[in-house]
Amino acid sequence: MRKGEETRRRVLDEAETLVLEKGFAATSIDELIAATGLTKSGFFYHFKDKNELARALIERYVEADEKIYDEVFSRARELADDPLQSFLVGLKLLAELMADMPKGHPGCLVAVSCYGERLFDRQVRDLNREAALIWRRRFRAMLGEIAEIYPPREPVDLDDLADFVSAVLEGGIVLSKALQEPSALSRQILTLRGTIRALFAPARHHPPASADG
Amino acid sequence: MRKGEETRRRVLDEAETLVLEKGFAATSIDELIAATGLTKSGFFYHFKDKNELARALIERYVEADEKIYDEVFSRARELADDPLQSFLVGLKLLAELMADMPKGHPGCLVAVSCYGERLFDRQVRDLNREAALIWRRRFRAMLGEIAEIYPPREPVDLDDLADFVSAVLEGGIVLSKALQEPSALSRQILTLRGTIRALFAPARHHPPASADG
DNA sequence: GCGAGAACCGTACCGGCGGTACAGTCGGCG
DNA sequence: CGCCGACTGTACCGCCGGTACGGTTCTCGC
Repeated sequence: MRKGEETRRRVLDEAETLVLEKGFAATSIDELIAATGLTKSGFFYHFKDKNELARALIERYVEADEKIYDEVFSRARELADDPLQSFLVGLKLLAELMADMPKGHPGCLVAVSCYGERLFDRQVRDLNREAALIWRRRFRAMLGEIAEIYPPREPVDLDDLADFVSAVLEGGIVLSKALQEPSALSRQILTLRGTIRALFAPARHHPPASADG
Repeated sequence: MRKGEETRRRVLDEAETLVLEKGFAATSIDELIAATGLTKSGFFYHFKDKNELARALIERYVEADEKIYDEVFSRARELADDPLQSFLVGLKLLAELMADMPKGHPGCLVAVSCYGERLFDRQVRDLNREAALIWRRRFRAMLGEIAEIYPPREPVDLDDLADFVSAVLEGGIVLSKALQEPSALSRQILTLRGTIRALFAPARHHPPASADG
């Protein structure tokens, strides 16, 4: 039992790296087992097919992703009481986190799988949907608190705005990959931060140089 | 010469549909030639390998994409003189265009290829980069005109803001696919429109119901 | 109308990959 | 000791991308 989980984890680790590097289809089971020292039979003992590997990969990815967001935004809560300020701080922390990755964000497995091949079955697609809805709920909660205090300058649906945050993150990853500029993602997050501030922050009479926080 | 281009076009048409439906790797040459009535030799007469197919596909896609943007934003120019207003009109037209696709946006080939497999060679990656830079220049030009008249409420880098537009579009596509909600993309575009307005439009003293345009 | 090239067709073949089948092995634990 | 979980080893299948190459048909310019 213990040994099995250990092996499974090692395979998933290797798979995650390779998939984000080269894509799912281009990651062969052969190189996966070569890298982990398993045999083909051993691999299929743990995963009945490549689809199941994908499912496990995404599940694990979404969990880890959630953990990161939890940490970032709870830290932001500690640093600022006001919901708007704390959200802005959270975005800045997130941008810093992304900027600290020298090779850029490795990529979002949800995007890989929902964009990529329909090798993937309904289970995987439902997993993707669930992930997107989790993101929506998270950001929606924070934006709800903000909107209660600061009326938005433009009429916006809060669910859409929550999705907007996810969209910028996903799009930022795509763009930084397309541009081959790892820093693009963190700049997109900061730009998002600016637009959120413009949307909610009360008018400053004559915006001077910068009053960052 | 003429016949060749015709066949090539038919293959590319079929390939584009299938690739956006199932991904590049999951689209086999066999089904491609079955759908077009070609033979394998015929296929490899036109494309020396799958990489070249991908390259041709992306080139064509980016061109068509540019044409659409050209039309939308030149139409927007006709409808409004003010650069900000015309940009907002353009985004609304774009949102309507996306909303009119019953199955949602078929997907962006640039994202497919830059996310996907490193089957793709340097040429393809450079093509992706070029596409992203074209988008940047396009939106940057429009935003530049806007910023000259309307000072942004928050300090923003105009190149980043131009990329922001691309990011929301790319992210919106990813999200609408993940959520399996075709309408998500057009709502994201409208949300972007709201944030752009919040960023540039002069304060309205007490924003009433709506003064859309 | 004729020769040349473009635009294919047919066939055979290769290696890699996902996946199946199934028998055997080895270690730990009750 | 025997069972079970965690594998190994081997053999095999069909699909797929890609190569090689010879033959055929269509088209267009002269």
